Amino acid sequence: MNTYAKSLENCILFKHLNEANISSLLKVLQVKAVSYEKESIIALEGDRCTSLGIIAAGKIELQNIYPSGKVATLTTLMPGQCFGEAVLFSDQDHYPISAVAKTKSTILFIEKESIMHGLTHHPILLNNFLRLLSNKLTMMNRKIKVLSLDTIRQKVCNYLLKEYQTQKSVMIQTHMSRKAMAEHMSIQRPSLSRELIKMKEEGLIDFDKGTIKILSLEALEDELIG
Amino acid sequence: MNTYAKSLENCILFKHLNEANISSLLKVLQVKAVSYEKESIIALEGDRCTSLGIIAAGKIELQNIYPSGKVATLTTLMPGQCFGEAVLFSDQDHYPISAVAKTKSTILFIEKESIMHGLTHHPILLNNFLRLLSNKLTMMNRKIKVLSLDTIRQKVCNYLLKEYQTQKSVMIQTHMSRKAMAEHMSIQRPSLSRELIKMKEEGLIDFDKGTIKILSLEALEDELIG
DNA sequence: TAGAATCGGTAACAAGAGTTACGCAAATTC
DNA sequence: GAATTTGCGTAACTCTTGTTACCGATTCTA
Repeated sequence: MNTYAKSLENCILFKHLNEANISSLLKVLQVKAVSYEKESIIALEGDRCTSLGIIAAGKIELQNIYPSGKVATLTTLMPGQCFGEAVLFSDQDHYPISAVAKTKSTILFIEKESIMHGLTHHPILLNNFLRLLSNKLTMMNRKIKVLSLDTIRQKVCNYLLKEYQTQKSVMIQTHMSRKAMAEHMSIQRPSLSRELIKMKEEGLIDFDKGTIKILSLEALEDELIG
Repeated sequence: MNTYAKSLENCILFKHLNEANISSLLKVLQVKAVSYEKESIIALEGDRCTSLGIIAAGKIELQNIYPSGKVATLTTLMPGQCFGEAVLFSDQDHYPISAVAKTKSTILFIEKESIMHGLTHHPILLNNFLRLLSNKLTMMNRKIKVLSLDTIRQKVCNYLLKEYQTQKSVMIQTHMSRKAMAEHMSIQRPSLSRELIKMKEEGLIDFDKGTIKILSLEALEDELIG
C-alpha cells in the first residue's frame, strides 16, 4: 500500500502530512486499491455509495449516462482528486452520477466506517476533510450566484462590482481582452461590446483602452438587484 | 445553558441526541449565547468567521448589503438552523454575506476549536455535522443542474424525464395546473403552452387533460444534452 | 518591412421567450 | 340554472441576445 503514499501527497485530504504519515494512515484506514481497465465503469448512477474514492493513478470522468446510452461528461478527475465525499454522508447515499475510467486507472477506496474512524482519531485528516467539503460549498455558492444572473446587463454589473471590491477603485483596470472578458462571463463578445456601449450611453460607466470607470456604484447595484 | 437544550432538539446537528445529551454537550462545547435586538447586525460580509452560529430563538436574515446600503435578502433562518458551517473550515474564512436579526434573537456561538473538539469526541455530532454539509452540497448540485438549463425546451424535457423516473411510466400524471407547472420551472405560462404544443407537433410527446405521454425517451434526452 | 493573424467595434438578421390580450370552456358560486 | 370566476390555449408584438459578417487597427512573424 505504501506505493501510493507518494502520489497522495498532493491530495487535499493528506495535506500537511508527510509520506510516512500517509503510509501509516493508509494502513489504519484499510484502504482497498482497485484497478480498472480503460472505459470500465467504476460506479453507476444509483449505486449505493459506501466508500470514498481517491484517484491514485489514471484519469476518470464523472458523467451522466442516460437510459438510452447517451453520455454527458461533467468533469475529469486526475490523481489526487476524490469522489463520493459529498454523497457518503448525505441522506441520499446513492451516486447521482456515474464514474468511468478513461485510462487504465487505480482507485483507492476507503469505507465510510474507516473514514469515520480516521476522522475521529486524526485531527489533521478531519480538518482536511472538512476543508474539502467547505471549499466545494463556497465554490458552488459562487457558481449559483453567477448562474442566477440572467441578463447580460446583470452579468456586466456583477463583474464590475466584483472588480471594484478587489481593486478598490472605480477606475477598473481590465487585464483581459474583450474576448476573454466575454468568455469569463460566458456571453458573446459582440453582446458584451453592445452592452458596454449602451451602459456608456446611459451614463453608468465610461471606458477607454484598458480601463472601465464606474460612474455610479449605486446605479450598478440597482441594475443587479432589479 | 440548559435552557436551550429543548429548542435544539430539532436542529440537525443534535439529531439522535436527547435533551440530557444536548445539555452536557453544550457545556463541553463552551457555547456562548448572544442576544440581539431587532435589526441589529450579527455578522457583516467580510468579517472573519471563527465560530458556528445556531439560532436558539428569533428570526434572522442572510443578506447581501451593498456599499450604497441596498439590501438583497437571500434566506431567512429560524430556530434550530445554523450559519457559518461552510465558511468555518474553508480556505476563505470570511463571511460572504451578512446576517441580520429581524426580531429579538438569541444566537448560540461555538468556536471552531470547540467544534473540532466536539467532532473528535462525539461520533454522533461528527456524523450530524457531516450530514449537514453533505446535504447542502447535494442540494446545491441539483440547483446548479436546473439553473444550467437555458432553453424552455430543456426545462420541459428535464421536468418530464424527472417525472418519468419517479412515476416509472411514460404516461405522466400532471398533478399540477399549467400555471403551477410553469412556476415550478420558473417560466411563463404561455411560454410553457407554446412549447408543449410545439413538442406535440414534433412528435416528442402527446398530452391530454391531466396527462403527458412521452413518445420517445431518447428524443427528450437528446434535447436535454443538445 | 510586408504580409498574416488577431482583436475589437459595428451592423444586420434571426431565434427564443416574455408580455399582453382575447376568447372559450370548465368550475364555482349564489 | 344563471352568472361570475378561473384556467388554458392562442395569437400578435417586442425585447433580448446569439449569430454572422465586415472592416479597420494593432500585433506578430518571417
